[in-house]
Amino acid sequence: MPTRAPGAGKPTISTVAAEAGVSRATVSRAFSQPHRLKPETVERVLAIAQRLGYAVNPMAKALSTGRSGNLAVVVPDIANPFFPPMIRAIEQRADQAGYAVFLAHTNEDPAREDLLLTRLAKQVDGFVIASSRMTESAVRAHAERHPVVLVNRDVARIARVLIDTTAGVTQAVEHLAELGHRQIAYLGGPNRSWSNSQRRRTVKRVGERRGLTVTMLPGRLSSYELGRQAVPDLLATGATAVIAFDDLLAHGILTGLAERDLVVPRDFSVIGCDDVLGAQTYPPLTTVSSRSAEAGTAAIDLLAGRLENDARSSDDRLLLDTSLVVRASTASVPRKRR
Amino acid sequence: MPTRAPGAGKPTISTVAAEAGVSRATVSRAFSQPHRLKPETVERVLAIAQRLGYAVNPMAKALSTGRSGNLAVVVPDIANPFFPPMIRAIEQRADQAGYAVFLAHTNEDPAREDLLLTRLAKQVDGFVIASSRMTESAVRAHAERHPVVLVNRDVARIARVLIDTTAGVTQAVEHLAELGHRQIAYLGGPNRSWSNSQRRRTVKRVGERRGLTVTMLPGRLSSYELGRQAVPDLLATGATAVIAFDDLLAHGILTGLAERDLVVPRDFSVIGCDDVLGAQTYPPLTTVSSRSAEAGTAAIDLLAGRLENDARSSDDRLLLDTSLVVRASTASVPRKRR
DNA sequence: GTGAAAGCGCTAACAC
DNA sequence: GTGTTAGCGCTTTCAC
Repeated sequence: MPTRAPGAGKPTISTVAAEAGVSRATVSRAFSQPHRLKPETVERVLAIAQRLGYAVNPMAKALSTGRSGNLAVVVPDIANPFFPPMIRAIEQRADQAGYAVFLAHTNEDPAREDLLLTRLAKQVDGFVIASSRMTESAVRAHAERHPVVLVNRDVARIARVLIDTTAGVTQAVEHLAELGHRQIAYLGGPNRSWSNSQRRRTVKRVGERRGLTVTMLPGRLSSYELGRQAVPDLLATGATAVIAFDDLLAHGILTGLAERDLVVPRDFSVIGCDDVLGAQTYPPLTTVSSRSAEAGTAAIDLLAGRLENDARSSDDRLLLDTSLVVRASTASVPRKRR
Repeated sequence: MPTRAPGAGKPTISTVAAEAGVSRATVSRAFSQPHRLKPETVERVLAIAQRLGYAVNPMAKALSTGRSGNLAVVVPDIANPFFPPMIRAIEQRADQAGYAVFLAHTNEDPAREDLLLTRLAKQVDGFVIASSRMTESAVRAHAERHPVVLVNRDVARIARVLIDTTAGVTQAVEHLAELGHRQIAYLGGPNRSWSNSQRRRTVKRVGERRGLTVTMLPGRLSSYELGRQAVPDLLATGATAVIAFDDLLAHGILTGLAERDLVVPRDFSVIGCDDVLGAQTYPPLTTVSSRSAEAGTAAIDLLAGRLENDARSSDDRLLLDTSLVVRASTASVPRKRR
């Protein structure tokens, strides 16, 4: 693409330089290192640039500096209500820090996640990977090549922010125990989910400590429909209460129960997780608080800090605490079990 | 940044060229126009590139061609359940067409929308702007400078895909009329929303045609909480049924009504819009179907087509039809009005 | 404090 | 078919 009409395209650094009677280097400096220039020069150049409608071309700048000013967020499912608040927070914080953000949606597919990561790598300065479904070694491989901050995935020696539901889930189990439930169930979430492992483990541990019988129900994913469909299995366990991986699943359970004319919480107690539905279910769901927006903000802070210090790799591990939010979907164990 | 350690960084086109004993142009062609090369050359170059772990640098390519291979989606509020399915569809379709996507969240703020648009402009080949809150002239200004496809915003001479709720809302009003309601209300949505104007207009027109008394309630935004808070005003109108701008608002109304011991649909009928909640409310909401995912896909098709044909501006105007989905939140008018 | 010049990695006339 | 060459728009030594 040699030669181009002179007065044609957008103004470039050269246009401004010519107009201001200075060199292109000076114009460049006026924008990137004003302090190395005489104040009046800066002022004049900037004024002219303004008048000409000039703006730095981020691509050219990126090619030259090796830094794009872009970040990427990777999520398994943007339609899951857990993520939007986090994405929003990430967008906002990244914006404040001067970054634009790419959104990558993996559709819960590890292979796709891997692909998107490598495809985007050349265009961004760093990644926030939320609830990664990749294997630990795949995560490691990417983190070695590019700055990465994980959310809700605990891989040693990679920066991560974890919403720690241990406390909240512990309270949930104890809440149930105190209400007199002796037999409870846990309905699981996505297979490769770190959060799911953590929650399942906690329910098991605390349940045993309190002498409860706890049944683990597998649950490949998180969705309202899956929760609804799990009800027969749930009832078959003989449990009088359930803790679900998240609110979506819990909500589905609420519906499944209602369809069988079981009244919550009179006949059955259900607890969700993440508090994404607020009091919008019927009855309002007892759940474990989450802090997804905070997690997003923290992730960007970690990432941005790391990019500025040009740090190789950080081993930050930020834990965000949770607690039980009691609403109206839990009550004492029914007199006669169903 | 003159000079750099030779064996240092990632392999570039030159590395491959040297290794293959061809010119850089040939390597470039092997990737972008293989048909202009001898098949065996292509094969050899690609093999070597593969072995060296070479991949085209999108930034460099973009700077040279003037096309980034990136698109941007702009939405007012990613946390509104209407958008995620659309964003997901956009991401997916864009990916198929070879584009990566930036996500911009304007937080319902026209000024921010404008800012993000200009900021991203240099990095993307085109925009999908969903439910723009900017003034028509501002929208025009951007559309003149860059390829833009609008979703749910009807500006002449700018490509747009519109989810046309006229049919659905008409059916909603008639449904209510047939159930015997004589006095209804419409709870509005975001001020600058085209969808809101369209729905309000339709309710008014059809209501009058059927001889109903219809009261228009303003509603600055869309949110569960706002719907809940609107209930007192709603009841004060004397209406026996309401059509809300969207499901979120309708859901809030359901709750507000329940809090006043009014049973839906026995004491009051409510209809939502967009069908984003499925049957997840209590009682399941009668609503107007939406087609946000389809809209997203269509928007990308329009945009991609336009970018390929290098068309200046297209005046495509794609309408997506809707219809009423009757569930359980509507019934005959109560005997004695409250 | 400012300019000259080389170069980031790639593409696209234009020649041969 | 393939190489040569001149950029895309910006940053950054190195001089002056």
